[in-house]
Amino acid sequence: MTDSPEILSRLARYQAAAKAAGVKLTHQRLEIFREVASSLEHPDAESVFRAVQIRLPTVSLDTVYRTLWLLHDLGLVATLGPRRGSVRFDANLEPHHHYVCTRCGLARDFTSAELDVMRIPDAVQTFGSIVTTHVEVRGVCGGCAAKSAAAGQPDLPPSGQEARRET
Amino acid sequence: MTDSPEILSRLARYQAAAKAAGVKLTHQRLEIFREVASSLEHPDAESVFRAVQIRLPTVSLDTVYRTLWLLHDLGLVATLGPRRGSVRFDANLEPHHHYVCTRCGLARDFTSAELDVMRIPDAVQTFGSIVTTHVEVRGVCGGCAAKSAAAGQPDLPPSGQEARRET
DNA sequence: CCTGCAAATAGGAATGATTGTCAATGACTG
DNA sequence: CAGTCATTGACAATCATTCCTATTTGCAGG
Repeated sequence: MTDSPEILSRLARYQAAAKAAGVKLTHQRLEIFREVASSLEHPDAESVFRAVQIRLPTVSLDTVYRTLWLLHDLGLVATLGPRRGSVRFDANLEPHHHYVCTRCGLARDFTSAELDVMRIPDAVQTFGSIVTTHVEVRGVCGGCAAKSAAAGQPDLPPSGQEARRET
Repeated sequence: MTDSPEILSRLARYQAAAKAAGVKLTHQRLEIFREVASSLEHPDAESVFRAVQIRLPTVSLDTVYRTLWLLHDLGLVATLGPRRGSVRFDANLEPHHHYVCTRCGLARDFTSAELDVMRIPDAVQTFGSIVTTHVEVRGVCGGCAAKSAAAGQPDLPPSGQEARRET
């Protein structure tokens, strides 16, 4: 709520990008933008919904979802963790890291002696105990890239309504 | 399906741990163990279910879930990505990393010049393009640790049925 | 300032993933 | 070999998310 310059800058960027994308700047979108821009904790749709609801009692959760994904598709927010969907299990107990395709969800392990010894800043300890540490690399896997090439568009970062649904 | 020594070793570990934990080694559990132990891709419950169904046409998806979480609670498998639940959005576009509490889902950003320049093994490129790279640190946050201390047990890694449900 | 239309919204139903409930079944102990 | 309790399967329930659709609204022109 204390509008720092960082937050105002984000908000301005959201509005500019929305305008540039030719989408309408509705009251509900502006409120959702404000909420997301000022979030420090990484909120889920429900949280944003509850917060926005205070000022705009009639917003629908659906609109919050659509606006959040709009920001995502415009490249203005990211999602925490790989593609949602279902919980996935990892039988590999050795230290390792993950490559995850943001299109199809393909996940592969890789190892790196260098990364295994990475030093985590002391400040992190103030958040809590550290149990595991690993690197998550995201990208578009070979299979999905081939599919994109076969279709029309080349290898762009996932955006647009259709890019969201896959597992 | 080609039972490598690694896989056989995992399987043996699962059975030993299950026995040690005093849970029964049922036919369905053994099949699910086998399936998980031999998985290279990180499967979700559905995938394991479909695979096990071939040999055991009557298994229920419920049993697969229960067994998967059993393995998880015994510390024999991990989950990919932070605690499931809902998609969470991140308005921070600067390079940064995440600390995530495995109990309550609290997520915090941290930065590290050292980690920002980490080198990803070339082999990863064979999986596909690399769009983002960041470190995910998991642990138990201060708040949850305090709660645990207040209750009975001290600061153990999340295990047991109750440790799963929170957001 | 008024009008029309495509885009956007509210709501509620639908979907997919996951978990809870409970009676029947089966794995081990004595 | 029988009894007991964990385990299972079927199904209902829940949660997050998306779909559908009638209604409303932002905004370009007149």
